[in-house]
Amino acid sequence: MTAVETLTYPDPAAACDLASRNAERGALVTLFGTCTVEYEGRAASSLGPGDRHVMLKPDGAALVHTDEGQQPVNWQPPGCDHSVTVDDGTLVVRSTRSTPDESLEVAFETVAHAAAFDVSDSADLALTGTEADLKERILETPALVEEGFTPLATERETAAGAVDVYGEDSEGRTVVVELKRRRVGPDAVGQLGRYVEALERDLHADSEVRGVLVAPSVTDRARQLLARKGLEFVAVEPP
Amino acid sequence: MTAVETLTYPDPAAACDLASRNAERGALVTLFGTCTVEYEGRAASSLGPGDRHVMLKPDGAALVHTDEGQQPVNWQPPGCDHSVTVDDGTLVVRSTRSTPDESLEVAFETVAHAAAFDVSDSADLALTGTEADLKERILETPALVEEGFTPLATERETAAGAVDVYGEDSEGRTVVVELKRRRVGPDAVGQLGRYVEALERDLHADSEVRGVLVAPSVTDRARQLLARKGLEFVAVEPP
DNA sequence: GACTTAATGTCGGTA
DNA sequence: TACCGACGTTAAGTC
Repeated sequence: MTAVETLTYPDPAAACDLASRNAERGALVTLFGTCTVEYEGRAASSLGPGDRHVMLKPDGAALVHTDEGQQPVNWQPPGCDHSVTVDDGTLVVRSTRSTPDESLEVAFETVAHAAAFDVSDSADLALTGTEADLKERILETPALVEEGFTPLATERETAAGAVDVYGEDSEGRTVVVELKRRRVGPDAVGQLGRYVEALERDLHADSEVRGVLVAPSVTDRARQLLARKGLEFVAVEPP
Repeated sequence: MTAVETLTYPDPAAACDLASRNAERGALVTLFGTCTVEYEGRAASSLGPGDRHVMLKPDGAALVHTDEGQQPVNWQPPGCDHSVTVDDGTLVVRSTRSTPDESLEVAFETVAHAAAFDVSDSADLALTGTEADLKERILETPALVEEGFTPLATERETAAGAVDVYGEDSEGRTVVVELKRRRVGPDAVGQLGRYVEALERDLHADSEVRGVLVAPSVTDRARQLLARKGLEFVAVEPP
């Protein structure tokens, strides 16, 4: 049975005991209450008093959530060291790391709830509909790119990075395929352009290299950019 | 006082009551227990049984967290409709939206803990060290770009998008400045290149346009790309 | 709603 | 560890 330990309206000392003891143990700890948050590292931020939900994960991640937004208002990535203390009667959670030097400090005016959960999770997420799946589809049915297209390699290295699918057309010309699982903008065109240029330099100067962007759709600007650079677009819906 | 309602090891009906009643009220609801998660929308995913922490926010966001990672293993963005029901004796949380059509379903084998929190948070995050701050710094001290640089506009529109800082050098040549708060790779060079090309087309064909990338540092590939495109780099540390 | 870009992006793979 | 690109990226500002 998944073990749970909770306290409602604990005093700072009791909340500190629960949090630090369980975090040490490798449990997932949550705290809810009125707090301020200070962050300093790659950037710096300050957040005045308000009610927030703080989560300390066994892997060293820390998350501070407000009532709004999918993203935490403040956080610390996995690998950080957490400490929970009582300073001058207030509960303070600190999470720090080096490389880069970053620190997060949550100071609780009041703690409304503290909880610790024993988490056991061995399951892996099975995700489909990614770019990797699109690549599989192209390799299975190369004609989706164009009749007579022959894939020769995936992740082929160039001076500009790895090409998604590398192959040749029915006339034997080199074809670079860049895959995107969703509608693309100018950035993807630039990426494809860099691969094409790199291959034109790598291979002989005389060899023509075609660049094909495979995606569900493109924006106007991206289409213009493709035209200007002599690159092509093929619409392929994701699986 | 921030109101809190909690249940430890509730039966499905009690957990459902707490969750649905409080979510309806605009409270932040959390559930912890053994569950499976199914997602379908832009992509699709399936997650076998394991212990997870589920958060339902008043703005319609939903987050499913495992013991690892800063990011939730599954989620739903703000604006979704949540429902909590008991189906065949198991607690099921559903979160859906349209445009795009997406659904998330969390089915609890057992619920170890359920909680609801009244959240009141009016504070705004004060963040410094962003690209906007770097722009301010450049406008205050244009010599950081180069002696004699004169900013003329920010966010100047071009056919390729808005330029961070637009100005001219001591010789009257047009200068496009692209700012990055951190070390940059090839993508930022491509971005700058698009702006320069667009301005060279917009302005007269004879007018030379300089492109300057302002960032703490660049990668090797980015530096080579800059050289090949005739673009420049100026190292500026963030504030 | 679509488009473009920033982000303390995060995350995973690879050299 | 740095680099590079994908991500169900998300979020913000603009049109």
